[in-house]
Amino acid sequence: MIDYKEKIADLLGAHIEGLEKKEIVEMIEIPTDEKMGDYAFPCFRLAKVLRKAPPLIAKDLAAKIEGDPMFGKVEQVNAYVNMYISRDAFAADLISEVISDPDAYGKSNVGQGRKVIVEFSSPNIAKPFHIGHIRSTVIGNSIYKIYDALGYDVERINHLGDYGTQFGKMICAYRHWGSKEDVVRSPIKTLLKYYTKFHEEAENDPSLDQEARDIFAKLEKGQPEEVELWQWFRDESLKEFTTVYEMLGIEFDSYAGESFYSDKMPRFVKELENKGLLKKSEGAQIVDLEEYGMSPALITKSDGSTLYITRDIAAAVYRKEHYDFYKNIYVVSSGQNLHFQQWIKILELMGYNWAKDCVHVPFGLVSLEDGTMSTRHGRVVFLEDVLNRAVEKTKEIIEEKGVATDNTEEIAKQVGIGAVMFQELSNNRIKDYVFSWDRVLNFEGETGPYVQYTHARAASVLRKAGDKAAAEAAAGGIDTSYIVSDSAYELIKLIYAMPEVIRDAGEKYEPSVVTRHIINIAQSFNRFYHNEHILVDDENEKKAKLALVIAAKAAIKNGLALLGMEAPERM
RNA sequence: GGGGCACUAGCUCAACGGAUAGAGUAUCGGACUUCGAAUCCGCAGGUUGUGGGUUCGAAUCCCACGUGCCUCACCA
Repeated sequence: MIDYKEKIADLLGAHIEGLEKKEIVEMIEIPTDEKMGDYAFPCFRLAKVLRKAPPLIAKDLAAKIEGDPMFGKVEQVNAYVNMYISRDAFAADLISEVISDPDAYGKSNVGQGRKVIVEFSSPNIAKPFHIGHIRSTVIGNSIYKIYDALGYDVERINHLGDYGTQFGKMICAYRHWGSKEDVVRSPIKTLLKYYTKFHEEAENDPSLDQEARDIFAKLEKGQPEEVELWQWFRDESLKEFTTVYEMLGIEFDSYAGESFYSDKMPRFVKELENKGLLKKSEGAQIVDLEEYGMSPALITKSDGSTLYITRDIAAAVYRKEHYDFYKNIYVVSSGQNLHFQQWIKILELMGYNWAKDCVHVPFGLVSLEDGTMSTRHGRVVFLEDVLNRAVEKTKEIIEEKGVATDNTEEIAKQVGIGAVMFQELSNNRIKDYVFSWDRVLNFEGETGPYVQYTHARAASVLRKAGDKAAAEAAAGGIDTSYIVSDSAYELIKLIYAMPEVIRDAGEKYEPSVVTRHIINIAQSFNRFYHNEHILVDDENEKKAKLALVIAAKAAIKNGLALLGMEAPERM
């Protein structure tokens, strides 16, 4: 496909002294108001060098590039050179590109041969999967899809919270008050009850805390009784998580959680010591980070057992040695910013020059209307309940509209669960938000169902057109003069922008960039659909318009896929 | 108290340092005998938390302040 920014930069570059082509490309903008053209070049910055007023420079440049066949029109407005691409050629280029392989549109191979690790979801074993966990899970999955589409070789790691003193507490509670049958019947609920009970009891009996720490120390030393119980808790919990992952359509390549690194840590404690980074303090071992403006990082506790950050150091080195990653991405709540800053600084101090390739991708907090989520206090919304209610609501709507088919159940899942995921991916990930049933169950306006509906509508047009007409349109060779109206052209431009949008989303680790763009495409398609009749009598006109429908449908479908969503043909 | 993040229309949110700050939603008013109304069109809605600064130009960068959230030693 033609890269217009590149071409324009070449043209302008021939008349501008002292600016690299790259700089020119960066200066080229897409005007906010489309009446100002398809591309614009602001000339303010040239004024100093050329010692001329910006509007005069713009006028000069406009005159010089005006004749190029790429443009339908070039004009100077104040300090800007506004360029209008020749619509015919633009449309022909875009349509033929998409139609040649619709499923591949938006994909690239820039990442070929490079390994990227995305660590995401990472729930704590024996705690329920609540609405707060959806963020890491869905954002991480989308980042995986985006990097995959960019051609990277991506490894998805679920760094399960399956280790630590909490398991000492759980085993302790199980031994005091537990029952095997309860755990088997409802693992997570039961284990959570133990955990809660433990905290209640420990208020009055502090010796329990010590007991729990001792149990964890045994677990870490590999005492068979403790290991067996722990393994059992882990297996049962994972079964429950799997049902949620299946609903979301999310898979992992590895479930190597914290426990996986339990035997790999002595090496790093020693390494830290050898490199003179370790300090004793109050019986514990720390890395002092004061000169970097951070509080000290605790490496081992006074009883010798390890902490979160120690395991993360071990995990990072293991991954570098095992995968030789190009990038190592952690999709973890912004509440852990300090932890990741300390961790990256320690890797740097240890002399690992790949520390810069480790990226913490933080996201904001989810709270409820009555405060922060707290499983212990019963302030919690379970993800499974949210997904189920969204599916139920979708079914109601489908029945109401009378478009039910034999696979209504399947479609309701795709739309209902997709609605929840889409909602999650529509805002900048750093924003905090308050969970609201009204919002998550709203299917109108800028929502997942809206985009899916638009896709289904495009599919419907193609069905109505008939196989023969659709196949002819898909074969190309269309007369693009039929799709250069304002609404058709706007749609074409948005579809054209898709690959760049995906790259941008990848660079920023920000799926919402894709979400917003496919909303724009859907809005633009609906406008086109309302403004113009597609299935007209004129065969050439119909063919051209159907080709645009095929392209728009592909862009939406591929975009939804990057969010981890399905694109049903009817709904 | 130290550090970090956020603050934009009634509400939820957009906006590579660029032109008149845009969407959705809510309210109000329109469009289904038509290719799908989970749609589309229109009206209205703003001192971008406050005050300074940087510059041709600031919601965006810098400083101070305000409000809210996160975080700061044996949880993760």
